[in-house]
Amino acid sequence: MKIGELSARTGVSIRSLRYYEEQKLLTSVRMDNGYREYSPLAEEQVRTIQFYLSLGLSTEQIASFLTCVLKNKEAFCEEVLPIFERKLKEIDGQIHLLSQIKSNLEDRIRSIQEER
Amino acid sequence: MKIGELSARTGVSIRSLRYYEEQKLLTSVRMDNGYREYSPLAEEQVRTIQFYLSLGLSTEQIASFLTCVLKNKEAFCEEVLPIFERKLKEIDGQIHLLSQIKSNLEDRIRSIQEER
DNA sequence: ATAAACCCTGACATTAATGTCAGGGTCAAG
DNA sequence: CTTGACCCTGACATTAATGTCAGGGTTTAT
Repeated sequence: MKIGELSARTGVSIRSLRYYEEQKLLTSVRMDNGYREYSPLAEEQVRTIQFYLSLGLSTEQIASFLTCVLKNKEAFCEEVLPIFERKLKEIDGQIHLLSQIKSNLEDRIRSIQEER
Repeated sequence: MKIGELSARTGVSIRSLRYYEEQKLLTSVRMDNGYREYSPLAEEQVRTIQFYLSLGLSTEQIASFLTCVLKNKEAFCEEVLPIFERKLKEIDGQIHLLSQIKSNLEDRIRSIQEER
């Protein structure tokens, strides 16, 4: 399948598909005319990439385990767990920071409302 | 006081102080030699700016109410409340999203660990 | 008068995935 | 053979606060 079809099937822009290839997340073979040709598996692969991106992982992180994960279950890829754990820590930190800001904002909003 | 001193007193880089001025968060008068001269009040003002930045507000948002807030209490500045409320909503959204990601990551980490 | 320590402006870099445009091939249908 | 719908590469733009560098004045102390 050509890039336009893959894009239509997955909802991912052509620009992004090319970017994923550049980042070694996705491969294609070139036809004689220079067009990219994708295997039918590419569709699932793109969805997988999008899923990991939605978890906030970078293309670099995804690239480090994607090949393995596409062949095996996550549990069999050594690289996966440390990346998930690092990301989880990072997210905990972000939630913590946001919660502090949230409390601060709530306090200020409350005291503004009381003073009126 | 000159910019170096203000920077030293507040811990804010000279680069940032100039940027705040560009964003109309901070004012200075120019000496004959072109140097910026700051009033003693500037120190407090810079701390106020930094505080609002730490709440995740943009320089544009801060600019919209800073003048008022520096003169009055927050409660007397009409502009403040809607900005705080908008930011609060935004942060709630972010926390919510991050929480979903966190759950997803935790699930995956757990099932990886169980499978080993 | 020279060196060190200031100050100035302007400009480019940073991050990361994606949008968008230019300039140019390719292919299919009419 | 032309038109429209594809495809290609390369490059610049986006966001926002801050870092950093270049090239050049000023001030202070020696």
